[in-house]
Amino acid sequence: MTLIDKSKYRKVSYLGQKIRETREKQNLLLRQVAAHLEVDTALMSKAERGERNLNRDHVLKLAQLLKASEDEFISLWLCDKVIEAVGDDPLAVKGIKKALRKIKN
Amino acid sequence: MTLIDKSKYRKVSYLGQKIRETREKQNLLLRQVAAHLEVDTALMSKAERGERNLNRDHVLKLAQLLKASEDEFISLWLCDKVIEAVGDDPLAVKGIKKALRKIKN
DNA sequence: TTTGACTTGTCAATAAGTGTCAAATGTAAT
DNA sequence: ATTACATTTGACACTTATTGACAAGTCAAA
Repeated sequence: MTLIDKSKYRKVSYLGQKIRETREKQNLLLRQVAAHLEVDTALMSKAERGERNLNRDHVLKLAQLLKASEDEFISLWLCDKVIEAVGDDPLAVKGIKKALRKIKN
Repeated sequence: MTLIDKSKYRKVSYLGQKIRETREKQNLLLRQVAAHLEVDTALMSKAERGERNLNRDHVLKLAQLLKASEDEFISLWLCDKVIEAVGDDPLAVKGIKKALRKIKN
């Protein structure tokens, strides 16, 4: 039996990466950003590394604080969700394309 | 305050629709299909109407039983997941496109 | 070695998902 | 109208996932 140690598994988070990048460029501390969202610093740390998800409001507040585009942040957030939804399924691309077609109607 | 009655909310399920369509064309009963998957008929009914999700194995077994394309069923299943992941977010399309781009690398 | 930033693991509480059962509804034939 | 059977519905017990909080850990610079 092959088990995956989920506690150590770290998923990709394009939004997380972007947040960290942006935050560091502005010399803001995790602590400060976390305080602005009124969440624990640990949560912020995990969010930036894709270990925890933020909710929509958090993402919007972050965009404001970091003077970034809300639309970009939200679409990165959705992007992460989509990637998580399809996992590493070999038909992932096919499924996403199908969804895109359907959703456009 | 506006509350959504989740118990009555029915999400779209393109896979569910396809399953029902295919099943009926072959004059199979929910009961029979359910038996083949070794699940309750009620679950099958809900799955076809998008009230419950099937797992990957169920989807594959269904494709076989219904003599349909496994790839098509799986990608419809993923498609449903993607659509669920983005919900009705106004930036859904943008997010999905971004995911598609990222995942292609 | 102390400080400060960040990370990690654990925990309890809550939410969400899963499959099943029994009862309800719908429908077609008798 | 009654029966027979397919499907749907709501409730339920059970499992698994997610959440936010906390304490302890690492790590680098002073």
